[in-house]
Amino acid sequence: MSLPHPTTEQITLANVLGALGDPTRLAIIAQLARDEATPMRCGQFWDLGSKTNISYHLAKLREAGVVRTETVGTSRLISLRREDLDKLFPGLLDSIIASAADLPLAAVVLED
Amino acid sequence: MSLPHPTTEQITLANVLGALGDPTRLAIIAQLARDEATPMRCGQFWDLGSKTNISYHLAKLREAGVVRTETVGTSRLISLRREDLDKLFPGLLDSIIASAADLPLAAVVLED
DNA sequence: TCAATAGTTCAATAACCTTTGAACTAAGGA
DNA sequence: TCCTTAGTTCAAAGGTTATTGAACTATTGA
Repeated sequence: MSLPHPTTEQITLANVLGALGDPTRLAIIAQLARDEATPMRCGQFWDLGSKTNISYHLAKLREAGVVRTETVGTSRLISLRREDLDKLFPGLLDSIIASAADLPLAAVVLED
Repeated sequence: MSLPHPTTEQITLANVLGALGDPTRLAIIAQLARDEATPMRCGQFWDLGSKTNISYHLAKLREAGVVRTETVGTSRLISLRREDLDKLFPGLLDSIIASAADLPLAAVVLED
């Protein structure tokens, strides 16, 4: 069960922006940004779409270098690649997170 | 010959990021950013692709609200929607432009 | 008026994206 | 060992994107 990640040098601006150009994936990173110190499990995003669908979107984010996915037991722990992104594209992640926090879909995970 | 632009309120983060998630379009905005006070003509981007192709990419940027296109005689004058974008997504455009300036494709227009 | 210039629109094609359910794998607990 | 939990992978369908050349429109200058 391999989870391929791009190296820092393999991350491109076009790929990162392309990956974030989707409401579901913006909602995912908005959630991750709420507490960056604590990685989240896949299951915590199931309000945003089906199990399969979330798996697909998380793979997109991982392949673009936006998130890192670690395997822990039967779970995956997902976190922002904050250091890599800040180094490559200073200020980008912060400005996106600030704007994404207000998005309607970002509220879905918090509801209940 | 209508050139529809979204209003400020119609511009979404996902659409803007999606529009910028492409090397050709990043190169276009990198060029526009080199001298924001001076709008550019379509023809100045023909090094980046065919006439038809550039027309397509410029339409994408316009529809996402990233650029404004004005008709002047038989030309189009294209400029960044700096004020709208800065108001909606503070810091976003600057961080993207700073990173896009170093991109290989951005150099193509300057060559000769 | 006629031709050149600047750019758009159309149709076609190939490639990629999104979404789904069903089948799969791998770890942990009873 | 067997079942449950957590998530991935597969195949299929339908939609969108990117690219091209040919045909088109609109403005300008001769």
